[in-house]
Amino acid sequence: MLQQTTVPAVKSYFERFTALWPTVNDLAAAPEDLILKEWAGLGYYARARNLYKCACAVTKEYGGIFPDTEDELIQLPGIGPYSAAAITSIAYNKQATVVDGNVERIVSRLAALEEPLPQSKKTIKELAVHLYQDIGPRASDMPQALMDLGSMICTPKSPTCGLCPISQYCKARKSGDQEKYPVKSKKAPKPTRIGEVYWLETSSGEILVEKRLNDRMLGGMMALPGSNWDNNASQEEEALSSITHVKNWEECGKIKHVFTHFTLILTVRKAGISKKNLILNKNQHLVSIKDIGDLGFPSLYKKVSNMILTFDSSGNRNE
DNA sequence: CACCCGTGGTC
DNA sequence: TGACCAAGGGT
Repeated sequence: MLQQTTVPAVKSYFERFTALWPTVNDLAAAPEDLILKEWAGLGYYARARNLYKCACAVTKEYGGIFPDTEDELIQLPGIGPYSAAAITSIAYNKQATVVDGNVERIVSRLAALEEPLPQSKKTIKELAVHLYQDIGPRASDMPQALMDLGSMICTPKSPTCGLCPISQYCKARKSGDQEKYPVKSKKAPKPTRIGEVYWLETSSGEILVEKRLNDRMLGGMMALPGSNWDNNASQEEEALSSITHVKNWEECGKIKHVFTHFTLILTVRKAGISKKNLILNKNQHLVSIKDIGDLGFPSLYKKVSNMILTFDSSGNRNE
């Protein structure tokens, strides 16, 4: 959960997950859809699918006990170089070179690396090896000490070098230009994509929702139907090919949502539909409007439903 | 290796 | 408001 996500954001999710599924075996026995629902709002949804795959693998191949070597750990779904090293060190108290974003920043500053991230990752790892050598019987303390140093003292902005226990070894500190590091490559400008999203409501107050395909954005998550997001043309016809005779669209406004590598602007439209003429594909179903909050919408679709519900209750409808 | 993948907080 | 950032991993 903590991969690219802050402790405050994770905390309540972690508590709920470990209460629902106290052991790896429990998680492996859970329905994947329920895991995704519980993950809703945390982002990077492939992590949830990988977590489930990982629990299944650990249950089947290791009897529910995580292996204790980096070589075995890194083969598990969702476990990469950082997590494999972190588990080896923190869970098993064995020597491992744990490099997260904090350690990257610390090493970049210690060595005053001019090579930018992410190209410098290899160099950083080679240098970090020395930080983790000959650290005695408490191997698990070093990665946590370094990560805490990075998050509290050697911070991205305004690091408090006066409190840093290793400032005497820091080349960036010596140069007085510590905020310059780590140097980062320029990132590509973030494009804007547009699309449409539909709120389709039956006369008995049910909404058409669908589960998104696994290999797309928000894969596996519940969603509202809509157009594709990847071009400027309205794909209304294609998006609604399974729905006959939708008329009397009401435009409700636009939703802006910023993803990691693009900004999305969705036009929100609503319409009444007749249950009779409805042909649902296998990923779609109707859900009562009062249950819409329990679906496990990712934030994008929460924004949309909040807009619609606010719109309705404020009496601003103009039909 | 470059790109893809969410979200909420901060300055 | 926008850019940056967070206990990265998969393809």
